[in-house]
Amino acid sequence: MKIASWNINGIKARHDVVLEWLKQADPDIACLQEIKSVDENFPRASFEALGYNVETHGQKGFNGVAILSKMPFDEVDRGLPGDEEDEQARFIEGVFSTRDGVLRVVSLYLPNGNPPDDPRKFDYKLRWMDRLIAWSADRLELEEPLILAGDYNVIPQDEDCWDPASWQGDALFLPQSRSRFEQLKSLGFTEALRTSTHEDGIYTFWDYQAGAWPKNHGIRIDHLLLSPEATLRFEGCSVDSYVRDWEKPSDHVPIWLNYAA
DNA sequence: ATGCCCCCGGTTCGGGGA
Repeated sequence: MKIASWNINGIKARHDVVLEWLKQADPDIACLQEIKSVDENFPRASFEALGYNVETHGQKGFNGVAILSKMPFDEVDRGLPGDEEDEQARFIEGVFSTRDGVLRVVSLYLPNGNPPDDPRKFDYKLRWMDRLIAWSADRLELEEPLILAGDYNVIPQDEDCWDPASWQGDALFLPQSRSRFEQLKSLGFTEALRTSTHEDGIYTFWDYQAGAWPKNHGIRIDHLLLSPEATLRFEGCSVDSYVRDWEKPSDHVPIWLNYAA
């Protein structure tokens, strides 16, 4: 089974590109972020025609997440618990039945957090990460296969960006963000990509500006985290960077893993 | 040091992204 994550930067602008990638890559589950659409306007019929069940958690104009799955959803939960005031659509969990039990998959879009001196931005990011850590600790007590897929807006290590010096002071790279990402992993998650390679220069995002893609000035901020029970069934991870070369690309590319189920 | 570019809403620009 192939499980993917991709920040598509707007479903309206990316409709054809997303459809083409789905046809070629044929994931069983695709977690999408930044759909930038309300649920009613999400073009679900296009994906249903490819055999996907579609669940969205959108809002007007920005943010928004979705899960496409060839397996039917047993259960869907929208929104990250822990703050009744938070109205930003950044979190959706789907529950599935596999041959040997349950599989939980989350599509998450973690706040960017810039600028760091604006509490409405950076503090919101850090509080959101604290809530994600608390929610994940609860879920891990179930001792079930769980995959947290998404755009974390965190550059975990120096080797995950082209020029670490230029990212100093950025919300994606500040110690408060990186330590919380480490804290999340230390609950018991395995980061899919880093199980197979520690080489640098593997990125999932290249800015539209300043010719970042042709110069390979990228950052690795889209991650797949596996619970211990999911890690037992993990069979490898890859990044479809070739999609960044397509016409009208997202600034992010898909990352996916193989899962034995 | 800042902006480059892109998407959205619904307008000819501002908010948001990273």
